[in-house]
Amino acid sequence: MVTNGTATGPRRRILLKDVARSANVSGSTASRALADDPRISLATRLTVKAAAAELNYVPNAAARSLRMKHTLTLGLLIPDLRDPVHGQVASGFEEEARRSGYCVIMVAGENEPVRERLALKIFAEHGADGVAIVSSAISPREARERVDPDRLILVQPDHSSLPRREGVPTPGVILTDDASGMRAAVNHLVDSGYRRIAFVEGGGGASSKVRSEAVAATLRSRGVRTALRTFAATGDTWRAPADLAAEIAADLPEALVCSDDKLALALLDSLRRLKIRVPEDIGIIGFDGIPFAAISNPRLTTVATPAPEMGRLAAASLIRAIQVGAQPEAALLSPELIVRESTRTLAPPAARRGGSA
Amino acid sequence: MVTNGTATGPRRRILLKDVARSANVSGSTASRALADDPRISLATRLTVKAAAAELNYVPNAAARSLRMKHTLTLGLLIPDLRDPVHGQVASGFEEEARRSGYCVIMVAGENEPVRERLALKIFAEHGADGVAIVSSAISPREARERVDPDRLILVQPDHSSLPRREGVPTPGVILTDDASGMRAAVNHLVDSGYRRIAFVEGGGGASSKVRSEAVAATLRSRGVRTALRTFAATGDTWRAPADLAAEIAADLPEALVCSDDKLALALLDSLRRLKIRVPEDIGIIGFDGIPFAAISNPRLTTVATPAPEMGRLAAASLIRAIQVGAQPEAALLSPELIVRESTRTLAPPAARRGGSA
DNA sequence: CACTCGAATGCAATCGGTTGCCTTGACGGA
DNA sequence: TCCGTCAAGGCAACCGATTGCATTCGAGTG
Repeated sequence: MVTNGTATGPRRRILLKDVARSANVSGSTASRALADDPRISLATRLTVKAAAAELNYVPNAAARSLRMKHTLTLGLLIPDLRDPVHGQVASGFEEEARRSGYCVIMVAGENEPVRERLALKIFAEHGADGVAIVSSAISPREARERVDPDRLILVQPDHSSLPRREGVPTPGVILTDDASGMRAAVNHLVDSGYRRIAFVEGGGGASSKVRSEAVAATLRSRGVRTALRTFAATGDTWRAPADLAAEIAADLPEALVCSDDKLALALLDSLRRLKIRVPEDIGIIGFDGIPFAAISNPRLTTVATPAPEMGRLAAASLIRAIQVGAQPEAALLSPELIVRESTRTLAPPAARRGGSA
Repeated sequence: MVTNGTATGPRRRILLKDVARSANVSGSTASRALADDPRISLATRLTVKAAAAELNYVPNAAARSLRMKHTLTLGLLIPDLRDPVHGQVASGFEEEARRSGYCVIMVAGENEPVRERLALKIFAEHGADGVAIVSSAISPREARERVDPDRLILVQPDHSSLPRREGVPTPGVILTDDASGMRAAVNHLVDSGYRRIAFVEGGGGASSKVRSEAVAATLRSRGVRTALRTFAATGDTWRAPADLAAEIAADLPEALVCSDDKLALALLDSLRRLKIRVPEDIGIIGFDGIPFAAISNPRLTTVATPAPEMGRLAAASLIRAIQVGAQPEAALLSPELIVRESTRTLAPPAARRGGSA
C-alpha cells in the first residue's frame, strides 16, 4: 500500500521541504530540481524527483499561485449545464483546457446578470488566468469592463446577437455565422419547393433579429414573396409549446424554421399531438445539431453548429492569448446544414412563380 | 465609469493594504473589519467596507487559502459533460455548491482511470475542500485511498454497480435504487400483459449484473417463466445500434427494458428503420428520464432517476461533511416509473399462465 | 493620583513555494 | 602557488491575507 507517513495517524501533508530533507538538499534546490532547472545537476534532479514520487508529494497550488501570479485556472461562465448545446461547449472547453494543463472553474449563470456578475467576481478572486463567457446575459461591453479583455473570450454558440460586422468578427469573440446558416436552411427549403415559410423563435431570444432578417432576406433573394410570419415561443423551449403548436396549426405554413433544435423537437412532439404530420403536412428545420436531432422521429433536418469545437477553440484561443499577452483571436465558425427527414422534396406546384401556394 | 487607479495605465490590482491605507487603518484591522470581527468598532468596519467597495477590492483567494487551509472549492470528476445525465448531475452539484459559497472545478474523466487519477491529483494540488466522483472508472476503494474519505463523495446516477448492501448504502455514496427501479419497470410490463421480455444493456457497463438480476428476479416473482434474453450494445449508445436492432428483430421479444434512455431512444430510431413499430410491435422502457424521453416519438416510458437532485444532494452532503469533519452521509434515491407511449396495455392473451406467448 | 481594565487597533509571524543573489568548492591557466 | 571561472546549491525575501499577542488610550476605582 502507498502510505507516506511513518505508520498510522492523520498523516500530515507532504511539503516541498519534506522532499528537500529527504533528498538532502535545500528547499530552493528541490524546487528547481522539480522544475528541471538546468542549474541543478542531473543527478540531484533525479534524486529529488525520486524523493517527491516516493513521498507522494503534491505541490500546493495556492502557495505557488501567490508567488507566480498565475493559477493555471480558467473560468467558464455558462448559462446552463443541462442544455445540450451548452454542455457540449463546456465539454470542448474543458477538454482543451485540460490538454493544456489548465483546470476550469465552471459556474452556471442561469442567464441572470446578477449571478453572472458574481461569477466574474469569483473568477477574479480565484485569480483565473482567463475567463470565457458563453451566451452571456450581460453585454460584451460590461463584460470587458469587468474582466481584462486580454483574458476574456466571449462564446456565442446559440446564435444570438453579438456586435460584429458581417464576416469580420470582433476580437475576443467566437461565434457561428448564423446568417449563413439560416441562408442554407432557407435555400434548402426553397430548393425543395417550400414557399410559405415561417420562423419560430425560442424564448429569451435577445436577438432573433439577425436570424429572422437572414431568413427574410434569403427568401427575398430567392424571389419568394410570401411574407415571413414569425411565431415566438416563451419560456423554456424544452416544454412542448402546445399553445404555439395550436397557433401554428390554425393556419399551417408549409415549413417552419426554428431558432433551435430543442424548440424544433418540442414542436415535432406537439404537432404530432395535433395530428399534423412531419414532413408530410409541414417541414421543420432546427438549428444547433444536438445529438438527439439525429435520432428523433422524424430525424430532424437542422443547421448544425460545431458546439464542442467552439468550446475547444475558445479555450485554445484564450490560452494562447494569455501566453502572448494579447487579446484572444476571434473566430467565425460555419454551421452546416444537415438534411434529414423533417423536410422533404415537395412535388413541384403548377404555378411556381413567386408565391404562396 | 468605474476605475480605481489615478488615471490610465495598467491599473495594479487592489490589495488589502490599499484598502487599509485608504481607510487609515492597518492591514490587520482592515482584514478584521471586512470579516466583521466584533473587536473592530462598528464605525471602523463601515469605513473599511466603504473603502473596499470604493476601490473595488477583490481579495486574493490564493493568499487566503494559503493561510486559512481551505479554498471554498469543490472538485467534480465526471465522465462526460455532453451526456444528459451527467450534465444534469453536474448542474445540480454546481448549483448547490454555489448556493453554499463554494465554487467547483470540473474535470471530465472520460471513463479513463489514468485521467481520473490525474484529476484527483489536480484537485489535491488546488486544495479542493471536497471531491465528488461521478460514475468513476476507478474503484471506490482506490478513490478512498487517493482522497480523504471525509472529503469524498461518490455519485452513481447511472445505476452501475457500487458496493452496498441492499437498502443500506455505504457511507459517502449517493445512488439510485436501480433494483427497485427495474422492479417497477418489469412490474409495469407484466401488469400490461408483456411476457417475452428482454434486457438490453448499454456499452461500458461494468455492472448490468445488478440490473439484469433485478429484472430476472422480478420476472420470476411474477411467475413469468420465459427466460430473460439479454442484448448488449457496444460503444456509444447514442449512435443508433443498427446491428443490435437487427439482432433483436430477428426474434422479436414483446418488450425491451433498456439500461438507459439514450440506448432506448437510439433503439427507437433503429427499430423504426426496420419498420418495427413501438409500441405496437414491441414495447420499450428506458432508464434515466432524460428530458428528451418526454418528447420523443413515441414518448418514452422510462424509470426516471433524479439526476439533478443527486448532484445537489452530493454537494450538500459533501459540504456538511466538510463542516463537521465526518464522512458524508449516504443516500439512496428512489427512481420513479413514468409511463408514456412506448409501452401499452396488451390485449389479455387467452392463456396467461406462466409463459411465452 | 496611581493603577487596573478593557475596548480598539497595530505589529509581525505565518502559510508553502519561488527566485534573485550570494557562497562554496573544484578545476584550469599563468 | 595564486587567482579567475564556473558549476552547484543555499539563504532569505517575497507573494497577500490572517491572526496571536502586544500596545495604546481613556475611563473607572480605591
